[in-house]
Amino acid sequence: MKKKILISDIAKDLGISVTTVSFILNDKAKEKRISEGLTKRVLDYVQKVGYKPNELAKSLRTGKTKIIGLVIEDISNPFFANIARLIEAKAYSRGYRIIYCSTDNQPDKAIELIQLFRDRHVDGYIVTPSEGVRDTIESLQHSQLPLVLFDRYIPGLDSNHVITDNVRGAYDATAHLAQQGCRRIAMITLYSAQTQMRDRMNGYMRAIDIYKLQPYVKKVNLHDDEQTVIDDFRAFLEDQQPDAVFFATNYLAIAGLKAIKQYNLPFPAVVSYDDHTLFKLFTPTITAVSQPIEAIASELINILLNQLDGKEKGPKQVMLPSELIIRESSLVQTSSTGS
Amino acid sequence: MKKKILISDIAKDLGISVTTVSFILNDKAKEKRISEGLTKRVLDYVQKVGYKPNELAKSLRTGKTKIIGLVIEDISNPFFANIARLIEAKAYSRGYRIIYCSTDNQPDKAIELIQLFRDRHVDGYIVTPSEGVRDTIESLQHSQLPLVLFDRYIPGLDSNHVITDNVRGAYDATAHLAQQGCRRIAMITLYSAQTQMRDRMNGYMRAIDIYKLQPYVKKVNLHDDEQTVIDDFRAFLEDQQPDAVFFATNYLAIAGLKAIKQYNLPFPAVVSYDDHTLFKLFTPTITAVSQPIEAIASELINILLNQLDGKEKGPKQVMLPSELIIRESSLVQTSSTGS
DNA sequence: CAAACATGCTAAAGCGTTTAAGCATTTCTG
DNA sequence: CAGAAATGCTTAAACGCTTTAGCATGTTTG
Repeated sequence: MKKKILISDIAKDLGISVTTVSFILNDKAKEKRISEGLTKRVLDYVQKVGYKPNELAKSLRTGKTKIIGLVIEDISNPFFANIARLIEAKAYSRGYRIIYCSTDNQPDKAIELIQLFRDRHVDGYIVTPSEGVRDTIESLQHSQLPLVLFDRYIPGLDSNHVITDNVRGAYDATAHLAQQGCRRIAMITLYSAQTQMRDRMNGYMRAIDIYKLQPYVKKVNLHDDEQTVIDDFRAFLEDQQPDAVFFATNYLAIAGLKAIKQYNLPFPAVVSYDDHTLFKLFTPTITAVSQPIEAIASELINILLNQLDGKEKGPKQVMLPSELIIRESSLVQTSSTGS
Repeated sequence: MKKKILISDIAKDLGISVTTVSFILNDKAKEKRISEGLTKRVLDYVQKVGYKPNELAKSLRTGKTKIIGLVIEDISNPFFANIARLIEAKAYSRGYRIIYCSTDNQPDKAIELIQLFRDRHVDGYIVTPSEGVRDTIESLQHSQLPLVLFDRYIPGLDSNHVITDNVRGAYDATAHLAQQGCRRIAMITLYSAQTQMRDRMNGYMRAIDIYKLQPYVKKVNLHDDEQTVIDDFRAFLEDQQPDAVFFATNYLAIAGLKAIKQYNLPFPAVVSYDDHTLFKLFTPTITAVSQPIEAIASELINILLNQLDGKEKGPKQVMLPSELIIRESSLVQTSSTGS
């Protein structure tokens, strides 16, 4: 453990060449016709002295790092945190490591992070693209770098991506509320042109059309501080008096619930897009559109690793279904048991 | 953007040596007496062609990566996630990048991750040590690698670390419950010898002594699945009938609240160690011992960067105070407004 | 006006690997 | 039994940068 041991030390100690050691360590003993005896001798010795190659040198030489860069909107959002953990585990078992960073949905930060990963020569990229990163993503594609987007995609860009059926998810949520007898179903969403937000809006509108209702839409700013959002939302509730609210993300739902709690407002029926561990703990428990986290992570890692192995040809695009998990908050008879 | 441009390309294009370019790019122009004219010419050209040095090659040569490895218990726990984000931001502004991984408190995973970081030659380590990593940590220390532990430390190991006053935090929580008139104050904790858990237990016991109460302690297994924990906890509640419960971590509190909700049990007074964004959303809102996340992150990064700059001599150990945030769940008159 | 120093730059070694090319032997062929 | 082929290994270049040592000039000095 004292001094870092090198491949050349091994070679010297064993009286053979560095090349031979390298071949053996990289499982090329057969291919390069190294005798079994020597192979074993080297392996045993390496084991004994605990030699670990310098990964930096390896990467410099081979151009491969066995690292995947994960660019995520916000690691403190449980939806993303859980996907990150699953991806990490899956990649790990296939010999890859993950490094991840949050963009906070800020284009400049996203661009910088992707550049950072590029500087570090990661082998592949998994990205939740924030608005304004089109050029950066395109440049990755031009450089033929393995890449897969998720949660949303960039319209008009023919990329690999894994998304869920946001139109359907939002439709189901809204239709469910309508079926519960709600007439004034509001949607709370973000000022955002991202595809997943656009699709959720479309799903909501489709249900509104089919049930012949009036839309009530409130948009808020992602980067406003929480209290501002809470106050905005309160004003909206008091003005519009919806009998149901569909929140387009789980943090919007949380802000909304805080508003209701803080100002002691009457409880409308509620559905959140994206589930949250604690939604089943609320009073009332919160109905949510749950995305298939496990499947998303699997697809992502498969698509990326296939690309890395050169198995993949054309862009691969996957859309997975979400599931509406019905809890108390959307059932009209129990929805008024607030506070 | 077509072909990766190298420092040698710059040198050739400008008709000067690679050395000169390197000096200029590393802010050694003055020191190495490169003329201002040439310096500017190089800088402009580099800017124009968008040259970025190969960080791998740089690291291989210099032995520095400008990366800090963050080994964390569980990135999906908001306490850790928030600290991670703060550390990331602070490190970033000082020219360092963070790569992080979760250990799930499993020693073998922790050991492997630290080794992974070592293989990647990170410049420094910030670690929440799980049990069983003493040897690995000691080996880092022996190799003189910059290191700081947090949340807990390893007894008998003279390390840098940043912790909070767990004894005091737990004492305050328990004493508060006692002052509310609770007599049967239970503590729910983990089977764990880690210092933070031990200290929280000590704080609880001290309050129990001072208020002349009986201790009621329930220990659960960290790696049991949640439903098992919930069922165990329910049995404990029904057997012991505590009038107050002090949870030693926020996820224990969440499991406990789920048990209460799921089995519709009467609500005891409740305090959680570690706050959670959603605790103020519950019915009732949940009293918590809140650790100073911002200060912890600051101290960690300062200690580590000082070490990296060689400014630090002896081990630096910091203990920060926590704050009891009193909400409805611990106030006896309102604590029975359950479900 | 030679010695000493300052100025402005460069050649080449080195970081720790991988890998293309090659070189003795030995073993197989016809 | 000579030439071809197989066997088992090695030499040396390369990956893209940093850094030590040093080389021409030009400018002071005593």
